[in-house]
Amino acid sequence: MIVENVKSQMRKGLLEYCVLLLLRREASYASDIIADLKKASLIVVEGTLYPLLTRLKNEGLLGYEWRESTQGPPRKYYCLTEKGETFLSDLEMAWEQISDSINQLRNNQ
Amino acid sequence: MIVENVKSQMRKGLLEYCVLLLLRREASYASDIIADLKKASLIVVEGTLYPLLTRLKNEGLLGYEWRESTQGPPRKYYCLTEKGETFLSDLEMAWEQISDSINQLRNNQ
DNA sequence: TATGAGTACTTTGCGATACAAGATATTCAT
DNA sequence: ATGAATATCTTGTATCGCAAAGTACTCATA
Repeated sequence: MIVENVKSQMRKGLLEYCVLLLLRREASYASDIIADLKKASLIVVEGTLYPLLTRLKNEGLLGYEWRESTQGPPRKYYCLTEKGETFLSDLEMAWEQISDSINQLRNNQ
Repeated sequence: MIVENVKSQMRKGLLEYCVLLLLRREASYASDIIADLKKASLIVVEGTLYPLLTRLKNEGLLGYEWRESTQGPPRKYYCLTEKGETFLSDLEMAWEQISDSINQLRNNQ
């Protein structure tokens, strides 16, 4: 068993939350999102992010618009919908509960 | 998309960490582990926990011994191995890094 | 000595999703 | 034209939480 594998598992479910957090701040496109996550020490690859964005869009949590780039092909900028903001609020609570639970277990030695 | 579904995803990878945390404190068997996790507001069911314990045992992170019960069939008490303790230390770091990352994203508005 | 309740462990099948790897498309400089 | 850089999308694999069903042990009681 490899620690990297477990870290990957930990990211599951949390990634969705992180992406929504980023998009609440401002509309953004895939490469920027990956860069922002990397800044926060969260490694994500394209093959993970693109399907995730499509999933969230299909659920009505994200919308998008094409914007021309000064260099390269046009970019798909995603942004939170109203439904997405509500959902993010739910995730905030879920995160707080889970991180509280874990800290409780950590201190319970 | 349902919040429960996402919370279930969040538990992935974290559950392993939580179970190891509990077993570092003292040897325990499945029903007790489930009860302890429930105390920390982490819902887990048997169908999740038993395969997880078997996985960790097969990886050499856990050992176990049978103990008679005063009521009912014997119980399988799991405990951390030396390898398990090392692994748990790695998970501690992984958790701190990920929760730091998320808190960083949350405050970055 | 059956029988049923309670407790404990195990297995099977399904759905969700991170990731690697590769494919496709657009733009621009040379 | 052509190739490099930038973007998006798709396919296949492995992992894991969970529901549900199955197996097995113990003990009280009829």
